[in-house]
Amino acid sequence: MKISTKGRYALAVMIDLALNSHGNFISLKSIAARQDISNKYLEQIVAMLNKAGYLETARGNSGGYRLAKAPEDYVIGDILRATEGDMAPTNCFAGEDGCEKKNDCKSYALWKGLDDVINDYLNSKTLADLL
Amino acid sequence: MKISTKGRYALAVMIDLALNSHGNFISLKSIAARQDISNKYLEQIVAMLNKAGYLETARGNSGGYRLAKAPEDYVIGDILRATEGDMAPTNCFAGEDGCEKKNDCKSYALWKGLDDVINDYLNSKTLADLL
DNA sequence: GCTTTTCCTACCTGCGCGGTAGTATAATAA
DNA sequence: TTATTATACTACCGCGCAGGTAGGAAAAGC
Repeated sequence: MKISTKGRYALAVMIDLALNSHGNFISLKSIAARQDISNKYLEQIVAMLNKAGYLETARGNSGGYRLAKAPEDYVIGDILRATEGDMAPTNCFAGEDGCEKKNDCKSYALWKGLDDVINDYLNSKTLADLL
Repeated sequence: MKISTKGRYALAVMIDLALNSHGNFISLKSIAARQDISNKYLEQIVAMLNKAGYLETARGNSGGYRLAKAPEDYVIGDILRATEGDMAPTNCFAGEDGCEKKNDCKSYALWKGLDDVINDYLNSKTLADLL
């Protein structure tokens, strides 16, 4: 039941930007150095955050990334879902109406409750709460 | 952030025993058939539950497994930890005193909070709650 | 046109999940 | 005492995916 490096690194990038950007574009290179993460690997992760519309980018010399919104407007759950995919602890809820056996499955309510508890927590925090 | 089949199958076995055993020994074969899980794979999972002291076993003809305690005495978190290992969402808390950088890590409190929320939930439920 | 950056795609590698297989050991029934 | 039915134990295996590496194209500033 581990969160992968994608989610953790994504959060680290967002925190780094929130603390160091001040409205300016910050190069991935400098973030990678500060966070001690491979530059090239971070490229993939930032690409996901970018596709989700969470960042503004500038190419070329003195380009980089900055936050598209204020830190308090980023829900932690959203950041993690953008990079980790689904946060659900099982696949019981995937698909159209979820698992077809959910009505006679004795475990379903447990997993649903766990899913709720996790999502409620992650949706209750914003990036600003971490600074 | 998925729970593996080990944890899910372990819970299925415990539920199956609680519902079908009534103090008698139940063969893995019949559990595997009811739950539609590979007999051989279940052997490995049940071995973990057995080592944890959660089951009583009888070998040979008409042998099998049964619960060692009443359903309300099994905490769900314990069952999952016995098979999944650690339920923590990150490795921040592993080792002697946890991550050495936890004091200046901006994410630490978030992961700790998530870990607490997950464990509080799983420790608040017993096997009896699922029946 | 040179440098610095993002952007995009392809590739690699180890490991753990999710099993399968075979056999030894124990208990019961005939 | 032998056949049958079960657990117990150990070894093995495929393959998907996490966690990267690598190479270059396009954009922007100097």
